[in-house]
Amino acid sequence: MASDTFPAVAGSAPAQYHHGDLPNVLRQAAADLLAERGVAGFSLREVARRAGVSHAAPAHHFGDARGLLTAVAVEAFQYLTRASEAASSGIADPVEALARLARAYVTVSVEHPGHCAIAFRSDAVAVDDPAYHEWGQRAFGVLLSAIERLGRDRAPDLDVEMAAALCWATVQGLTTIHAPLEAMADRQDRTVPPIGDLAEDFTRLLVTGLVGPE
Amino acid sequence: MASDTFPAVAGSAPAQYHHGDLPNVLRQAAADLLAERGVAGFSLREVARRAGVSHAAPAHHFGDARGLLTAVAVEAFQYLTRASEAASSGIADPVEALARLARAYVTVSVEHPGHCAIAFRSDAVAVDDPAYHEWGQRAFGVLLSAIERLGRDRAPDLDVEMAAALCWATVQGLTTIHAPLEAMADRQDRTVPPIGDLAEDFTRLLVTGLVGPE
DNA sequence: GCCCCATCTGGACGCTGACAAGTTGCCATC
DNA sequence: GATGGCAACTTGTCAGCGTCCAGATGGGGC
Repeated sequence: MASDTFPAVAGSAPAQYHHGDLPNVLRQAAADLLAERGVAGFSLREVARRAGVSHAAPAHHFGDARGLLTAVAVEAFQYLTRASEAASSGIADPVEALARLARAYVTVSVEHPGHCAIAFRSDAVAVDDPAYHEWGQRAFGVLLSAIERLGRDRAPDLDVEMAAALCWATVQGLTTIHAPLEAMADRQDRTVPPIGDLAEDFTRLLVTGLVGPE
Repeated sequence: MASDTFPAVAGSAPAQYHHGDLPNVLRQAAADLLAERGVAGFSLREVARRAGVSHAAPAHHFGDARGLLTAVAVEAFQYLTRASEAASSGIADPVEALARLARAYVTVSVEHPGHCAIAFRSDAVAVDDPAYHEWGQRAFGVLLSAIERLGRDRAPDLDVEMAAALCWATVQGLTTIHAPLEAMADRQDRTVPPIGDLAEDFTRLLVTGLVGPE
């Protein structure tokens, strides 16, 4: 079976084994399946089927279902880190940087629904996995440094850790309740603003609460 | 099999069928199991085993696994509604009322971890279930009326719906990320404040952002 | 006293994740 | 250039799962 039957996904390791680039293919298939059917509809065997390999192949690379899901969660944090860094780099105003960070966060959750569906499911993911921890912290770090800049500029005694937790919680909570909120609004012929706009608005409000107006 | 073998849980319907009060017993067993093993470790047959009935009994009352999980989610919103009403009733100051609401929310999520683990899992719950919708709105309504009072007192042009969504998102997000946050802090010998304190602090900050200081 | 029907049981089916044993094919070594 | 080792993958097996179905059970209305 030639390696070009399963072309490596962008940026992945070279295809050098029997199958090609199976770990990446499996991760992608898992993310697709999660996006389609949610965590409840996830199945290792369906992932294997979509990757065109036997049902036991994933175990060889990821140990078990939890291992594969953890790998997807790590990738979620990688996407998040990359998007956050791109969104906030070069933005001088810390408030503007935070607003863009919030928009980037929900954008990732919209563009990678499978990844983000699993990222915080501590019952299905090995939260003590070193890579999970490392990339979670790295994503958090981007937010943290933006808050630090805000503190330096506007409120030297700001509790940076707590403020960052507040921002993360708000935006994460928004991704959780936005769909139910829309469903409720639909029943009453109301509409809910786009999630990206809400994320920015929420963040500007939070900043006002944290360091005062102006 | 005498009905007193399975005493009815507090406030439930009288035991009048073969088994007694099976729907309530099953709901409670499901919530316990969810609290112990999370959504990923949930199993209809284990619930039936704990209730002392055959593996097919739950289907008769709840249709399928989704039906039982939906019933638990509805109960989560009922707890939430009751706790919210108790926490905010009789509190004149709307800011204080909101702070107590936030604390009540996370308290429910701590005291009923099984229920709250499933409440927003739209992949595992029938989110278009009428009861789910009704009780979700009812819980949201308590928050909404507290925000309305805040707007009347302090900011007549406040967007009440959006402000309520912001508060809910923040507190819900807090319940999602508090455990991971604690795990991260542990690795660095830091500590995270109790979730109830954070919920109150966050809410007071949000209020400042929404309607200004004072 | 009888029947009806909601309630619950036990068995069957296809699917699942995990494990064990065997097969394939690359690569280094002799 | 044959050989041995080893990672990658397959095949087979197992218990457990959710759901469907036919049948047993027992309380309430007639």
